[in-house]
Amino acid sequence: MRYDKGHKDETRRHILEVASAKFRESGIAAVGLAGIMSEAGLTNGAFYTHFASKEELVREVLTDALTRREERHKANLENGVAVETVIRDYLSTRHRDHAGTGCPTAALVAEIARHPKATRDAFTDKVSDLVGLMAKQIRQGTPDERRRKAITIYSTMVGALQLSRAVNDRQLSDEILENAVDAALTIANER
Amino acid sequence: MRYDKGHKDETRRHILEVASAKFRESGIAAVGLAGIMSEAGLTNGAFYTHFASKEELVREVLTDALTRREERHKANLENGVAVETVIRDYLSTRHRDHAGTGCPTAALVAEIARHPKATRDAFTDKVSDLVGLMAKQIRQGTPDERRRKAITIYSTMVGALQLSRAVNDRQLSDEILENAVDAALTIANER
DNA sequence: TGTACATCAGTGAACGCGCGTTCACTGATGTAC
DNA sequence: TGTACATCAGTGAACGCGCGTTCACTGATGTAC
Repeated sequence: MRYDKGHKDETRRHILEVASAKFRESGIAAVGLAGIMSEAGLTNGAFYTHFASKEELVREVLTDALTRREERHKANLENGVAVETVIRDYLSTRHRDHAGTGCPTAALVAEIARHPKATRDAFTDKVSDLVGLMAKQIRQGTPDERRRKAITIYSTMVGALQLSRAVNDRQLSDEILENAVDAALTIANER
Repeated sequence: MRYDKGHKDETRRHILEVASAKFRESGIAAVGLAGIMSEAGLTNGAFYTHFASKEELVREVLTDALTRREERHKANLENGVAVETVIRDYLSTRHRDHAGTGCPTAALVAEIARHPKATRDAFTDKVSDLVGLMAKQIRQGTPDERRRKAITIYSTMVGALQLSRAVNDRQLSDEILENAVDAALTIANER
């Protein structure tokens, strides 16, 4: 068969989305290409029509997933959504319990640290952008102080979400999230 | 040959230490048993004289590495080492650049979240203990407030260390660590 | 004292399996003449 | 209008490789008689 114009782009996007969810759920190393392709409704070999290697897929997934989060932050900024809302969403039990649709940083940051330069470059760029956007959302302080606050809040959120996911005790897990919310809100609002 | 009394325990301990460093450096999934055993100066098959499975090794490594950090915290407490020192050590460039000898939580927390219950149980116990010890080290606040501070500081440190490792820009990496130090010290000392 | 057997940490080859990657092929459609 | 060929997303079997795990075996020493 011949395919519609744009069909290949759609397929590529579909593979990207399947891979993105699987990586965030199970980690990059634990997810195989065969599993991604069969979940995308394709066979093994078609993968290389779209990507040069697994590492390229990883890089594209990271860029894509973080760009989407960036766009959400931009929309939040334009719609006047408060940083408090972002913090509460990030540190929600919902986010904790749905890693596959959640923040790629929280799911993959340790693994990214061990990936090649090109992958870490892509990640670094996006994290810088995200921090910049969060800084703009913060109402208190000089631009420099806002940036510092954004970095700290991001670190706290990423660490707390991961700990809350790893810990096998519901009460402690909730406690971690709640304390991180309080701390992040305090940092955001202090003068 | 026959071996000295205690020889087997020593070998086991040696395998544990080699595995512990390799896991923290490269992640659990990326490290193979053959690599661990050859680095320990043994052959493949001897592994199962000491451990029932890779998963059991993971659990023992985690328990062991976190117990050692716990003991260091206890010694700190007895010797009156301030929580400020612990924070500065944790968020140092030295710790960032030597994951193999560093905190197992920062290196492995996301992977642990995807491991079986027994492994997460072992991790949860040790994190609870660590948080309890950190709380005792904090000078300001009621016992309950100290616990809340300890949890938040731990989350911030774990997140910041991981971000500083993943980011491919020395300046941003240092900035992440420095801001986290400031935030953690503020939390520790506020009334 | 000497011989036969038990013990057991470690050896090293082999198991089946899933990994990332390659490649000859398919088949529906578009293009050239 | 009809025929020959080009295009190209996707197929599916195969590649070599390293994984976790198994197992028959080794060989130095301890124990029994």
